[in-house]
Amino acid sequence: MGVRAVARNRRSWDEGARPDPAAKTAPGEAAPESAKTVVEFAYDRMRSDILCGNLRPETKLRVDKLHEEYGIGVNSLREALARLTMDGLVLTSGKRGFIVKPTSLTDLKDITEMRQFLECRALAQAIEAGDLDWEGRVVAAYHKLSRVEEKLNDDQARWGLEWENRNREFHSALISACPSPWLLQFQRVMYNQSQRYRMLSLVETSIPRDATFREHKLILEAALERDAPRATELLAHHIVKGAQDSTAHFLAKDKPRRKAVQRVG
Amino acid sequence: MGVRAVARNRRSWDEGARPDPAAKTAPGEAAPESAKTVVEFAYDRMRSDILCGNLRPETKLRVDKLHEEYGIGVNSLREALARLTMDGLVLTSGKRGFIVKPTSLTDLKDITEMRQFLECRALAQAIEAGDLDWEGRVVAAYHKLSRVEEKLNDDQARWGLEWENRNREFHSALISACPSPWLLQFQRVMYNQSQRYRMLSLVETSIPRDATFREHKLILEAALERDAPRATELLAHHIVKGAQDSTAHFLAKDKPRRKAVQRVG
DNA sequence: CATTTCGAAAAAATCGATATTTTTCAAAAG
DNA sequence: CTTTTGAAAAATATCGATTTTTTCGAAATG
Repeated sequence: MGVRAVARNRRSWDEGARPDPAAKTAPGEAAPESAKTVVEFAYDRMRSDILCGNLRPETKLRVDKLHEEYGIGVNSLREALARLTMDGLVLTSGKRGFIVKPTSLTDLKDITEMRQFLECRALAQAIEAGDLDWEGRVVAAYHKLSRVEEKLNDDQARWGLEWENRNREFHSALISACPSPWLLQFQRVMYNQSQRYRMLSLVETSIPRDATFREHKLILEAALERDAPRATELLAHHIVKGAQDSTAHFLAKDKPRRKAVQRVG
Repeated sequence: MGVRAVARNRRSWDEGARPDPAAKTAPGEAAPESAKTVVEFAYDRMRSDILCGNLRPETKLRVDKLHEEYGIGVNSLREALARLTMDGLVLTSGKRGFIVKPTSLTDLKDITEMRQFLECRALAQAIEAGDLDWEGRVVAAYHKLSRVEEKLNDDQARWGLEWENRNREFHSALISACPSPWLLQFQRVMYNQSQRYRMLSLVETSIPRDATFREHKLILEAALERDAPRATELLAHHIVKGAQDSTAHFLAKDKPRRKAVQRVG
């Protein structure tokens, strides 16, 4: 008792939320691999797999199976799973292991409302506080997104994941001038959740609608004009609209009541 | 590739957020000890220690030190630390270990605003959706809280922690009828954060004000009368007022610029 | 004298193996 | 036929030890 320690501010300390290096599993395997920890690697990969629907809802996550599949020690895997649990992507019960969080209509509704609630506030604050750099980020992100959206009509399968990343970056850029780290953090969590529902509904259907693209443009314009009320209203509508696709898919899939059988890995 | 697994809904699966068994470290050691996992035990204990200020901001959290201090394996500790990281109570950087999240005035401000934002919405929804059971929970929680508040004037040191727990339970009961699990989850995170600042400021000063007690009563009455606008306004005021004490303490402490030296354990 | 290089000591990350618990499955009892 | 019981099997949780990385001071270099 009574060990003394001097704490210094050295370099960058991660706040629970990482910079979201975006999903990188489906296409190839090439990871950017900086000095990433094995735990972070496992965390990113499993998160991607869950978001992409590669690991489907309610899938049991057996540590030893994942161990031989991913080639990562059981402890590191458990550490990553602990993080995912706090992200609300994985559930854990007593001593009965981990499962991918189940999906439900009420959950989707909750997520949609919360994302709307949070992201609109963040956007309003960003519009108020945003400087010229922010405008630059927004314009750049929109540009990159719209280019992918053009190609999306040609080859859905090839550009789908790319679109997801660009879409995330656009939404992220829009609110990047929001001065509240906590608000951004919670928004990120909700965005992940809604992305999971979106990508789960994309497994068979091809969803991204032209209307979505138009909405993006309108939001961009309103944001640059610093019209917070209009921008937030457009964003709120945009979020609800996007969720409707997931909802429709959910309802369609739920009619034929079947056993929940999933592939892991 | 292609391992098959059938997922069933067995019993209760924890959603990242635990039922918050409240702080249980400073008084004795007696844990309720159901079939709690060692990881959960470590998580709860470290969380309490951080919230109570037993582990002060910016303290380095060395796994092997904690290992010999807590008598818990390094892996379980790391798993608990991973959870705390996602709770925003601990920061982790690359391969340089963990520290208790630093405090700052801007962070306190952010937390206060976010807690206000979230908890008021939760309260409004609870007032709208709350049934008779909810009213019962609220009245019961208020009763228990007010009893402790009476005793608090006599012996601050003895009842301080008890008051913290009752206060948490009262606020929790107020919003317990809110139908949004995500909103409740985020509120819980922010409540923890604000509790940490409150308890850090309590180390020397005795804070809980009579005004706080009166505010509690007014909120209770407004909630039971289903007057959502009034209740949320009172709550918003209550949260800001409570944070002012922490702010004051922070400003007072910050003038004499000293090195950040802390005790661990 | 400032800066860089080097190496020992400390700390963190990771792994493999063991101990405990839960689940399964089938036989026996009600 | 349903429920209970109990042993085998599977899966989970936990620990100790090894490997890798960082830290920090001292010596060497410009």
